[in-house]
Amino acid sequence: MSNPKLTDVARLAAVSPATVSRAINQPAIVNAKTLERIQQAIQQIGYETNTAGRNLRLRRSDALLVMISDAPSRFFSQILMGVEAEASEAGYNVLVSNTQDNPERGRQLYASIQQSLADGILTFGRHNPELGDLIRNHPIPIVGVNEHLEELPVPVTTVDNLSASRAIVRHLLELGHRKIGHVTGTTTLSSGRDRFMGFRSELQLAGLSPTWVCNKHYNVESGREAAEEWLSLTDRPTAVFCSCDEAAFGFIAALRRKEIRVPEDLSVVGFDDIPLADHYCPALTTVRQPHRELGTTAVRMLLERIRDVEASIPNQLLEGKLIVRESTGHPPIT
Amino acid sequence: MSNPKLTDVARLAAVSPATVSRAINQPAIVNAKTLERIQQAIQQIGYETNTAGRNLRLRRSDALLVMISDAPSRFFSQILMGVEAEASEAGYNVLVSNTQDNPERGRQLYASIQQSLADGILTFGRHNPELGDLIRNHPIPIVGVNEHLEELPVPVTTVDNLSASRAIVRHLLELGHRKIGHVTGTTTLSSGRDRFMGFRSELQLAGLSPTWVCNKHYNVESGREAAEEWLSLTDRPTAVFCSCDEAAFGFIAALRRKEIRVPEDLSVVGFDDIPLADHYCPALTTVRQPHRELGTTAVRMLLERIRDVEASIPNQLLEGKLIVRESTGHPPIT
DNA sequence: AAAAATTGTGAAAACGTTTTCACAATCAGC
DNA sequence: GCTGATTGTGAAAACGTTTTCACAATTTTT
Repeated sequence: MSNPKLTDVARLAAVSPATVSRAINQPAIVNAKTLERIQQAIQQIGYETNTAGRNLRLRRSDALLVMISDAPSRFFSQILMGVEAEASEAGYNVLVSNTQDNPERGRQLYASIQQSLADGILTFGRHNPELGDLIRNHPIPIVGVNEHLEELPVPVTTVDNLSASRAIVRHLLELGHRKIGHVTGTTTLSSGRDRFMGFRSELQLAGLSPTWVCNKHYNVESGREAAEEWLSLTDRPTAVFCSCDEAAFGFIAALRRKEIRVPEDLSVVGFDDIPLADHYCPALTTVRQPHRELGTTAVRMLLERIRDVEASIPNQLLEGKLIVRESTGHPPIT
Repeated sequence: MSNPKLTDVARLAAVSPATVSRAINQPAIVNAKTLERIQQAIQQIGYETNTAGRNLRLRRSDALLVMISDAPSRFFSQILMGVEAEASEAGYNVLVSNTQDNPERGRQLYASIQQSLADGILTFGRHNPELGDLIRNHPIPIVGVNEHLEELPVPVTTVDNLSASRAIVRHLLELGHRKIGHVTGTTTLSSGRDRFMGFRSELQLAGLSPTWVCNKHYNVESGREAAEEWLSLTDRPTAVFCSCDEAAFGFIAALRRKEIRVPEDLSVVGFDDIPLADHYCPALTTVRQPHRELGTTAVRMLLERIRDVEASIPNQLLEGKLIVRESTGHPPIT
C-alpha cells in the first residue's frame, strides 16, 4: 500500500540502505555491479526519494520562496517563469506566497526559512517594511527583485531604470522635442524614483527642465487621470514619458477621446514592453525590460547567497532596450 | 547556533517533548498552567515548527503543486493569486512548476506526490497528454483549471464558456447585427471549442449561421492576422467576436490602421476582461471571467479531493459576465 | 470510603533519509 | 608472502516531529 522506501530497495537488491543511498547520490563510489543491481531494484518497485525524509536529514528544503507583498504586477508571471526555469534547472522548487501586505504573514514567511520550508527568499516588488529588523537581526539568504531596498542589506536585481529613462529622453530630444513631460510610477518604489531621476537628469544635461511632472502610479487609471491633467495644462509638453506601458495606454486612450492624435499632436513613450505594446494603435515606443532574465538573475544571486549567506553579492543591473515604434514622432509645428 | 527545537522548548518548560507538541497542535487537551508555561518558553526562545520533521512524521507536505504545461496565459497571475489566497487560508503552501511541455518533467512532477513533495496537483491550462495513463493507473488528488480534460477522470473548474459566448451573440443580435463572425481561440483547448460552439449554437437559434470563422489562437498576433483576413472578405460581418481580449486588441488596432472604425464600421467583442479592456479606446465589450475565483474554486475542489481521493467531485462551472462597453454598437446602415 | 472514570503527562517508537565510523576484502609494492 | 594503502559495504546514529501506550494523579460515582 504505502510507497516503496529506501529499505525496500535495499532488501530487494540485497544491500544495506546506506549503499542504496550512495547509489542514488554518489553513484561513482559504489561498485559497478552493485550499482546496477540497485538501479534495477529501484526501477522494479518504482522507488522515488521521499522529500520529507531527505530534507529532514539534510536540513534543507530545496525550495525557494517567492514572496509577494501585494497584487502581482503586470509582468509578474513572466518573471516567475524565469525564476521557475532557473530554479528547477538547479534542482530547486519554487514556492509562491503573498503576504497580502500583512506584516504578520510576512514575519511568518520570513520564519519559514528557520522551519526549513525554504532555503532562500526572493522578495518580489516592494519590501514588507517590517522585514527590515528581521533581516538585520538574523540574516538569511534573500534577494530582491525589481526594486531596490535602500536601507536593507539585501542584494537586488533590477533593470537599469536610470539609463533606460535617459535613453527615452534622448530619443525624444533627437526628435526635436523641447517640452517634455513625465507621468511617474509609484514613487515609493525605487523604480519609480529612478525613472523620474533619469528623466530629469538627461533633460538637465540638455539644459532643459521638465515641462510637466505628474505624480501617478503603475496602472492604467493613472494614465487616464494624467491625460485629464495634461488637457488642462496651458503650456502642454509635446512629448510625455509614461513610466509604464499600461499608464501610456490609459493616457493615449483618454486623449484619443478628445481628438488628440498620437504621435501627430503628442508623442508618448511607455516602459516595460508588455506584449500588447507592439500591437496597440499606435504601436508603443517603450523600453523592453528583460523580464525573464530578471527572474533567472535573481535566482542565480539567491543560490550564491544560499551557498554563503555572508557572501557580498553586488546588485545586478540589467540592460533595458529602447524600442522605437509609432507613438513617438517629431513635435507638431506650431 | 542551530534553530531551537521542540526538545529545547520542552527542557525550558520542564515538560516532555510530547506535551509541547500537544500544546502546539491540540492546546485544548493540555493543562492550562502547563500550556501557558510552554507558550512562554516558545516565545522566549523563538521556536518555529520545523516543516521537514513535521512532514516526515505526518506523511504529508501541506503543499499544493501548480503545474503549468506551457507559457503562462494572460491571466495566470490573477488565478495564481486566488490559488495562493485560498491555499494559505487552509494552511497549505503553493508550489509552482512548469513542465515546459516536457513529458519527462511532467512525470517527475506527478511523482512528486509520492515523494510527499505536494499533497495535490492543480494542472493549469492544457494537460500534459502523457499524464493520462499515469492518472488512470494511479489516481492522485488532481484538479484541472480553465480547461476540460475530456477523457481524463479529473474534476475541473472553468468559466461557463458556452453560456458566456451565447450571451455575446445575443448582445450582438439585439444590436441588430445579422452578419456575425468569430475569431476562435486555440481549438485544441476546450475553452476555444466551447466559445466557438456557444457562438454557433446561439446563432443557429436565431436561424443564422456564422458569416465568418477564423481559426486562430489566444494572443495578439492572432487578432492582427484575423484583421487581414477580414479585410480581404467580400462579404464582411458587421460584428466579430474575438475569443480573447488580446486578440480583440490586435484585431482593432490592425483595422484602425486601415481606417476601419470600431464600433461605427464594425463591432468587436473580446473575452476575459483583462484590466486594459476598460481603458482601451474604444473600451472593449467583453466577458468578465472570475479569474480569482477560478483559483479559489480549484483549490477548494483539490482540498476536498485530498481529503478523499475517491470522492466524486462535479466539475465547477463559474459564471462569466457580459460587460458592454464602447466597442459594440449598431451595425452600419448600408 | 472504596471503586471507577477522567485528566494530564512522559517514554519510546516511528516517519525515511544520509553520513560517520569501522571493518572486511582486495590490491599494489617490496 | 608480508605490509600498507585502497575500495566497498554495513551498523547505527542522527535529523525534528507526532502519536501510541501506559501510568499516575485527580475527580466523580456508588
